[in-house]
Amino acid sequence: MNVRTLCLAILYQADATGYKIRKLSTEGEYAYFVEASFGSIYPALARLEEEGLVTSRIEAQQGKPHRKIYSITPVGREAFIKSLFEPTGADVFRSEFLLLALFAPELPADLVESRIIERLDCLSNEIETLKKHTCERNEPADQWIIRYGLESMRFSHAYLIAHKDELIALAKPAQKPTLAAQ
Amino acid sequence: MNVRTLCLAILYQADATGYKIRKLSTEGEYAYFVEASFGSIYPALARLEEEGLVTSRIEAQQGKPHRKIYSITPVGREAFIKSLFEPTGADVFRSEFLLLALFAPELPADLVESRIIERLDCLSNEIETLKKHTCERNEPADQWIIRYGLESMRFSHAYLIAHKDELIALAKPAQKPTLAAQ
DNA sequence: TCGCACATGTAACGTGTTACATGATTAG
DNA sequence: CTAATCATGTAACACGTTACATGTGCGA
Repeated sequence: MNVRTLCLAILYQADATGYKIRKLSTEGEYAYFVEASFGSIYPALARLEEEGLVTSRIEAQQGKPHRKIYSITPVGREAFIKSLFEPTGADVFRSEFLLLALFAPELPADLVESRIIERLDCLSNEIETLKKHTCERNEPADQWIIRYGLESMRFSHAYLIAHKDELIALAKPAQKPTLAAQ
Repeated sequence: MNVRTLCLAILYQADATGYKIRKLSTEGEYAYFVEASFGSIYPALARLEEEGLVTSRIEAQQGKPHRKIYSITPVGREAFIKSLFEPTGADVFRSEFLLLALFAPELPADLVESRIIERLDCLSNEIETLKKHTCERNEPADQWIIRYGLESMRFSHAYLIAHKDELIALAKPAQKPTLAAQ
């Protein structure tokens, strides 16, 4: 999915600034779609406005910089919903952690172990964030996708806990430089 | 992760042609890392050879076109393992299916249902592919990551089966153009 | 006979990232 | 005082995709 579609999806639900769209795309539920940076969001919004799919108004704030608030137009809504009827791209899962796991036999056990712990921490954090979102968000479809993500992550977390020792056992044992060499 | 690293990872385990690297990256376990196309693999291999991280030899075949078989060099092995010591990038999960799910209330129930079925089929296929790989591959680390992927997909599959009706219920009921309008 | 699997490679193109430029307020 | 948050935007650059060019053998 591309940044254009992400912007339309977010604006479909509520008005937002470019800044806010980026926040939503990096945290919580919208991160399931694309993680976008400013450098792609601002140009995407500008183009969307040119094409009449969104409009913007500027709001001055005391002290803080002005905000450019975007709204979706009826044409934008229609275009977005229409795009959902087109064939869906396949889901993507990519993991550098699994690459490390694949090469565990070539790596010291303490490196493998600390990477597992990092991964576990990361999963815990994402679980906490999503839990917060379940409370805040009221729409039932939002709830459904958040629960889906939440349960998937809980599964990953539990699986890793249960099987981490097997992976560590495959790694090179840490050389104790002191006594009992063999 | 980038295509360079993917090439080194695959060549670390066995010699391969560009064609084969692409196959491995689209099917089975290596798809956890990056899915690369010819247009990125061939230039990456050429650059890797220039830099002395891999070497190639050409093998003629009767009838079929010649094959250019790449091997990793000791320098390449070292560089690859070294890269595994560097901080790991976060795992990525992106789903167009979930975008559709988020907008279920705006979509007809039959569309939502058929997309769920597609997703389920896709998961079943991937599960079958990975099962085959478990039998073929003997290295314990390979087995470990395949099992991780396999169990994650089985979980997703089961979760979807258990909760699909809730999502379909959120969608717009299909209009029966015949009798009993209200 | 049609299309797929094998097999390599280039060129044009699109999309997105990183770094930069700018600047006030607030919490630690 | 320092870092983070809010806030917008551009330019250079990296990376990868798609389409094209080329060609054989095999199975349905």
